[in-house]
Amino acid sequence: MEPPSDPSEAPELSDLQLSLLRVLWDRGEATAAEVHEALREQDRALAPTTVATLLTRLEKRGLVGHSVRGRSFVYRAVLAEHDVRRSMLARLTEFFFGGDPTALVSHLLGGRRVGTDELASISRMMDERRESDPEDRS
Amino acid sequence: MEPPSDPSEAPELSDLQLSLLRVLWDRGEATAAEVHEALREQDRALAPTTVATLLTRLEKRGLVGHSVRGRSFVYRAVLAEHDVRRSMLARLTEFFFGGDPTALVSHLLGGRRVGTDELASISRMMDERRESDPEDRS
DNA sequence: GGCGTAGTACTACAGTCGTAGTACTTGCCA
DNA sequence: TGGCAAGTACTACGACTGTAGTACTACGCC
Repeated sequence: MEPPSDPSEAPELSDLQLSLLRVLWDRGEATAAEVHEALREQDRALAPTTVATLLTRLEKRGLVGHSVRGRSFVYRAVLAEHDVRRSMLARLTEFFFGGDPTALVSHLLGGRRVGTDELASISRMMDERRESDPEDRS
Repeated sequence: MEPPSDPSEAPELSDLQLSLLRVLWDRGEATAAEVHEALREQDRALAPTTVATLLTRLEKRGLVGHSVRGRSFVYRAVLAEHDVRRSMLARLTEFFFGGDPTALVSHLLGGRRVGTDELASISRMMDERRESDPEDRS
């Protein structure tokens, strides 16, 4: 009986591993050849066998699974992008902002990357949120 | 003449490496023994020599530097927390939110982790920001 | 039915990581 | 002044990563 292996606790993933997962998330599923091609399009040119190796390793780690279609393996991510995103963001928030998402937002606002329209759009989102569950106490 | 080595482009750092940097950032500088002690306090118990090894490696990678005080090396981080934070957040934003920080905020708001007071506090921050530079077009 | 070809499996190899022991150095105390 | 204690340097080692070549397999065409 293994522990439930909390899906919110994603493992450490390298940039390269993440970009493989990215392809699988975007397309739902893909063969090694398709992943290879997708990476090539993103200027991440690797030998086809390299991609195959990486997928095999990810599978060994339980991060992707595959089924067989014709002679090919069709891979899919085991974890939803959703969960990995949430977990990585939580880690980052924890590490850099003492776990306070508000501080993260503040940091974002302090950067040069949020213009006035963005601010407006955020306000709008917050208004909606306030309406949708006015008594949320988390 | 090497390229300016953009400080906004922080390298990939493992959780453990980050936690060493965390100590240096928090204290400004620290000896290997102090880092070791700090990690021990955070339940990251490692042999003292392990910590020394890790610091040496980080130094080899140019991520920390040291000066000598008595018989000890006093380490400091080369990159400011500030810059690493910004760069990691940018990467994450790029990867998960197509580079749109607004989408990140939206994600944060969608999670169960921002209560009404937080919303209020964010509103306040945004108001301040609007006042402080009313014509920002970034 | 033999062979090319697409595709997976196996092997390889240098580099880094996590982890830590052993060896070497030197300042200081008795 | 000799040895301990603190501290760094060197070595080790298994696991994983990035990278890819070679070997094996089998489907489908000629």
